[in-house]
Amino acid sequence: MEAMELEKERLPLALEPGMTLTDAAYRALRRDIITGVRQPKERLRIERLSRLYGVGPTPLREALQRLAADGLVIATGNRGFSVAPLDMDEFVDLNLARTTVEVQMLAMAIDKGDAEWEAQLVAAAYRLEKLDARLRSEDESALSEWESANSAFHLATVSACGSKWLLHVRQLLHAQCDRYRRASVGLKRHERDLAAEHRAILEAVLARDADLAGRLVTEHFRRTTEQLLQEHAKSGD
Amino acid sequence: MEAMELEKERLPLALEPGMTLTDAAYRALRRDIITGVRQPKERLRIERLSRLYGVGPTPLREALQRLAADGLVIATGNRGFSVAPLDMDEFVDLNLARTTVEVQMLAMAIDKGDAEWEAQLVAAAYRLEKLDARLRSEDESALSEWESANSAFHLATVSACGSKWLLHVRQLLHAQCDRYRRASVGLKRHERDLAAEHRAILEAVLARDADLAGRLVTEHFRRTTEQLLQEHAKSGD
DNA sequence: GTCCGATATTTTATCGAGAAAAAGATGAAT
DNA sequence: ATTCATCTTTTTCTCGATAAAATATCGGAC
Repeated sequence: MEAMELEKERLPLALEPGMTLTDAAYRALRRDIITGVRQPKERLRIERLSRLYGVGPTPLREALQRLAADGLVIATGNRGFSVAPLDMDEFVDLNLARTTVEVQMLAMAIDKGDAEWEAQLVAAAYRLEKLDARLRSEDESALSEWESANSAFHLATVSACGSKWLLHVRQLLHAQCDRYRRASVGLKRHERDLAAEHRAILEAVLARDADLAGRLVTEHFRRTTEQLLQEHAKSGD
Repeated sequence: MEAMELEKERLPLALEPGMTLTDAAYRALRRDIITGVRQPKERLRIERLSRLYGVGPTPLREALQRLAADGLVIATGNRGFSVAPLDMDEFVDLNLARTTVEVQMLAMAIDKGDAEWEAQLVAAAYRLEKLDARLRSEDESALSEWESANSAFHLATVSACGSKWLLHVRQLLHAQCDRYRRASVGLKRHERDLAAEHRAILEAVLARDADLAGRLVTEHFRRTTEQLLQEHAKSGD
């Protein structure tokens, strides 16, 4: 039984001006890990990746080191790299962490946000609502767009917090959470009215009610987590 | 005027078993950046670092990529690496971020911490107190030890929070703060009774009073920040 | 004297090959 | 049959050199 790997996905690694191959490899790998193209615990052998992405070993290793710092890749000394495993206990504390951070940022954004922020937020909410409608009418092609719009909406709520570092930490945590979420098979959205939850959050934020907004977001995240954990428990045994 | 760089600090880069040169370079560089040996905005040319640390270009570049992910190094495409600059605005939001995280972790630790955690915490507090006494009696040699003990004490307070990710994020933020703190020349400890502040925090934590402990830590951090900002304003103009 | 464009130099990024380490295979001894 | 040691193979890690990009230098035009 030989290796059945007929993976010909030679991605061109779109590199914009002033961009190094390391950056391109980092982005491509990061995307593939988060979306699940590179599966958890998968060994990332340099030579193989070199063929797949069409990049030499050096840029790849540098990209992998950065991903290791992000916690998306595990680097074991003299034993190479592998995609970080998925662990439900870790998922729980990941959600606790991101919720804490998100609520605090939300309060700061509500305190400091100006009219332009409100405008951006309303725009993001509008885009999300539109995509939600398309999804309700069985247009499955909009799913990945909806994912982006969802992320963009939540980011918009906290974007005015005024702290570069909290935004960075948030992005770190959300990247991990995204990976867990996408790894989940079902994602049965139908049992929830996500649009209503988002609308409620938007209202609370625009009303500058930090306390209510914080509680709504906490509940919003908690439900997603709960759902994914239940699903995993079922498939687990 | 030729280059007056007579820097012969050829550190042996102590590498333990199962440790790659990349790891060693990462640790050494990280330490040197945080302690201020490598100054803010300093350009990190590969060849020069190669001579200084006695490592080839490849492990160095990998280490620099990891440090870039940590935010200690700025990587500019095709223009190399440099130590991240110090900016007082950034310092403010950094402190806001770390305080938020710390207070939340403290509450979680107080909720979940067991007897063993208490024991470790008391031990850390004791070590810190001893070093504080040595520092009061003009024993300046204990300063770096005190720094470690101080970090260890605060880490001990939150170590039982039960979240690997919050601990990771915390370490990220504290590394940055440490850099700012060490870059400060004065560090005039004499105008503050740090030992008393630490004792108060310890008491509140052992009494499982999360609210009080949170307020004390917030104030503790705020004073340090305030002090450093004032000092900078004076030296600034 | 200043501005602009072409050349030369430095610095960075990348590749390919060699050294080191780990994993796997073979075979003898118990 | 199992264990241990040695050898082979694979994979990772590291180095030196080349290619590409950016910076600096120089000379001419205005």
